Amino acid sequence: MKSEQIKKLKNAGLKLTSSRLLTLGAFSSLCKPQNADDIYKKLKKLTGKDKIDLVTIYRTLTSFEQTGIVKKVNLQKDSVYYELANSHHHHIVCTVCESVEEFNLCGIEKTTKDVLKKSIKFNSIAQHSLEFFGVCKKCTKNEKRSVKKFSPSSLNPQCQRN
Amino acid sequence: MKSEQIKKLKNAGLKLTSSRLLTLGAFSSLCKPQNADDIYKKLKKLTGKDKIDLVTIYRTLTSFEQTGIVKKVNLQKDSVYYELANSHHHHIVCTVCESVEEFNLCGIEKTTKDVLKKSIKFNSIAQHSLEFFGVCKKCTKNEKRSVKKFSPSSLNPQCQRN
DNA sequence: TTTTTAATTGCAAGTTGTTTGCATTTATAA
DNA sequence: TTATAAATGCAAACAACTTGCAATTAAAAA
Ligand SMILES: [Mn+2]
Ligand SMILES: [Mn+2]
Ligand SMILES: [Zn+2]
Ligand SMILES: [Zn+2]
Repeated sequence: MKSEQIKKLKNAGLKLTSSRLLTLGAFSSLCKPQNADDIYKKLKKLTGKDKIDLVTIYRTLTSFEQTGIVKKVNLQKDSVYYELANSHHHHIVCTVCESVEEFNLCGIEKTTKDVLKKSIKFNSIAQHSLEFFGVCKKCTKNEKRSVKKFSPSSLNPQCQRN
Repeated sequence: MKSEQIKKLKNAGLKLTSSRLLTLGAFSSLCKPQNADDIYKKLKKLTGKDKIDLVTIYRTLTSFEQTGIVKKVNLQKDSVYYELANSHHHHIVCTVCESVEEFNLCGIEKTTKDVLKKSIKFNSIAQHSLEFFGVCKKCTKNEKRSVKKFSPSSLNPQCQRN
């Protein structure tokens, strides 16, 4: 599987540098969306000193995305999160503790078809983004006196007729 | 419909200021997701001089969101887009010209149930975000020599087994 | 209506996440 | 090995957004 990704890098004419291999490792070792800074901190810890500059990580992530190794995930946070692009799946995000659960079922093929049928401007869809938000069991328990760290749009109580 | 929103403002104990009314107008006059700067420019044009500061628009949007008048839309862009919160719907976004089409069908109730059934960490879902991406008809035609302005993750050609 | 009060605004300055320019380093092709 | 183009680190720039504070203003009280 890792060789799969290395193949992609080579195919794209990208050099097999240590930064890239380390970043790849950061993704493979943890199946969870990560942002540039997550990876930066992880590699700093792993490799001892500041082996890789944060700027390099940004550039690496961009090239990984263009190569199709990773893709962006919509977590409604204020930085960009990426994960390996090797399986199509979606997420539920806890709006209190920000923990993320993946689920493999997608089930919007029919919706996609219906959308296309009704659409005036489009006749094909290349991609979709589907994420769920809620409060996880753990946080529901603790919610008595916990403060919300982050809250996506329509989560607020006044939100009507959805 | 506008009075509905004004009611919300009053309910939330917010003053009925001209900035807020103008911003409300900016949303009502155009059924398309907008970011702070869109509204800023629109109001500048509309009201002549710099009637409202951009900072005020940011603050207004935040309070509108908390009040449930608007909600955020996930357009995979680098700024936050909002639209009126008065109907549950989703979007298809053209990844070339960024034009947006809305569609009212949702159809992921079943998926939501399935997800909850399988979920280990969650037992309820408060919200979901579902957007489609593709190249619109117009841009498909012109695509011979057009340059992509913006491209979300998995849209790139190398993206595999999705 | 006038006064009072607390919310709202504009301006300047700050923060955060991300990008760019450029000289130096490094993987790979020759 | 050497040559070469790509990749990196560092400093600086940027864009989107937030904050502090004094001045303004909507709405409550008088
Ligand atoms: Mn995932
Ligand atoms: Mn919409
Ligand atoms: Zn949680
Ligand atoms: Zn288009």
